[in-house]
Amino acid sequence: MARPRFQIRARDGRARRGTLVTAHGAVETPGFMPVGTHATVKACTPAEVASTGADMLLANFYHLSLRPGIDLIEAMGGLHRFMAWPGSILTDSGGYQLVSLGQLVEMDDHGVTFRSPYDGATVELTPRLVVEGQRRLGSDVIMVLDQPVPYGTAKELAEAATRRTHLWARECRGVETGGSLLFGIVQGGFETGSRARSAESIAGLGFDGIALGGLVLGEPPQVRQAAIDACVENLPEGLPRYVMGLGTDLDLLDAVARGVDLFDCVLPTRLARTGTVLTDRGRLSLRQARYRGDGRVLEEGCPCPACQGFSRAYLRHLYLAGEILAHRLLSLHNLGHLGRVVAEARQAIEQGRLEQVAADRRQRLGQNVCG
RNA sequence: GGGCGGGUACCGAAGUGGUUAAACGGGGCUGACUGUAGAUCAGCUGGCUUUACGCCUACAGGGGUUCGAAUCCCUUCCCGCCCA
Repeated sequence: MARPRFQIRARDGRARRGTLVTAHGAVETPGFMPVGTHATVKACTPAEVASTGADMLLANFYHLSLRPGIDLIEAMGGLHRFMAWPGSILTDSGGYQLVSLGQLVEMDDHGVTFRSPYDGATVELTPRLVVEGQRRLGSDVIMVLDQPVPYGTAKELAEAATRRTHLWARECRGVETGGSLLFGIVQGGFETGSRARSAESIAGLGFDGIALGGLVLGEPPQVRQAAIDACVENLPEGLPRYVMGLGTDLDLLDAVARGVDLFDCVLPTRLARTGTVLTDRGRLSLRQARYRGDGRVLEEGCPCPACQGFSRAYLRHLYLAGEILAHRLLSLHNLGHLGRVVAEARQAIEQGRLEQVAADRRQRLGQNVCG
């Protein structure tokens, strides 16, 4: 953490075009991280994922600690080697699982007790264990343990979660991370004042980057945008900013314009596995009967493997038949799509025309002519 | 020719006198999906319509019994197994 790992190369309004250097290479920003919770981007090989433009993946410490276990991965030479991904890896701490696994979680200021969704076994995590575990995985970017809270949570509970997140952030900050970067996570619920205070508080702890957590949890767009602004205004210029869990084209471009650099989202891969295709002109659900006899490719001019000679009719058939190839092809198409969105954003920032590019995209999506 | 067992909605399969337009599966259709307990989940799936605890048509075909039948009786047709 001696030298700055994040370099900003160009600006366009509040948007930045930067490079984050990790132990496994450069991560160009704005950047999108495909999600590989279980040390795999479902249905895709590392080379295939890399071909979509991804520099960094997200994996999940909590899930991996349950299966196959941190000891095993460490013994196998670390996470990169284990999953054969040569690029950068950011690991999430398990904070999100406090929300997604709500029924299986108990927590206090000391830490969290999960009941494993796989076998019911009890697992205890503390801020220190979470950071040490991610370090042992060999993660390039370690995320602190935080407590997000869904939209609509009572104010007192949201405040308590934020207070606890700050407490945990300080404990995490005190753990040695070697060559790994350590990112703090802002909470603060959905009120701008609380967000601003949380950002200020986390920013003061000397992390290598700052994540905006606790968003995309049911809040309306305006609330999210205001929350992002409130955070960004209270963060240092020189650190990368990462909105966790954000991933539609427009959401992403909007956040980039507000000064955010990194994103991750399960959407492209999950939508792919449920038959929905992302295109420049909107989503296309291959489950719809209208594509039964559609001989066109998914998207004209798309360079991805799914768009090389396969018809919508065929891909729909593969999907409905539950064929594995559908998952692979549609995942690659969707990841490629998002990869192009961020690549376009990077170029637009360099050219000072992000606003125009975003407006064009908004307009095309607005038409939503996907058929 | 004789005996036995069957024919239920797109398919499979419950139900054997009344809250049955008919359980449950599958299939089909529609929708959801944003730091992945997610190749998952939800709704609909006889027709019509003013989408409504409304009307019509329905449990192989026809005819009966009954206040009331997919369910009981008669009969015809078809399928499977066994005996000649």
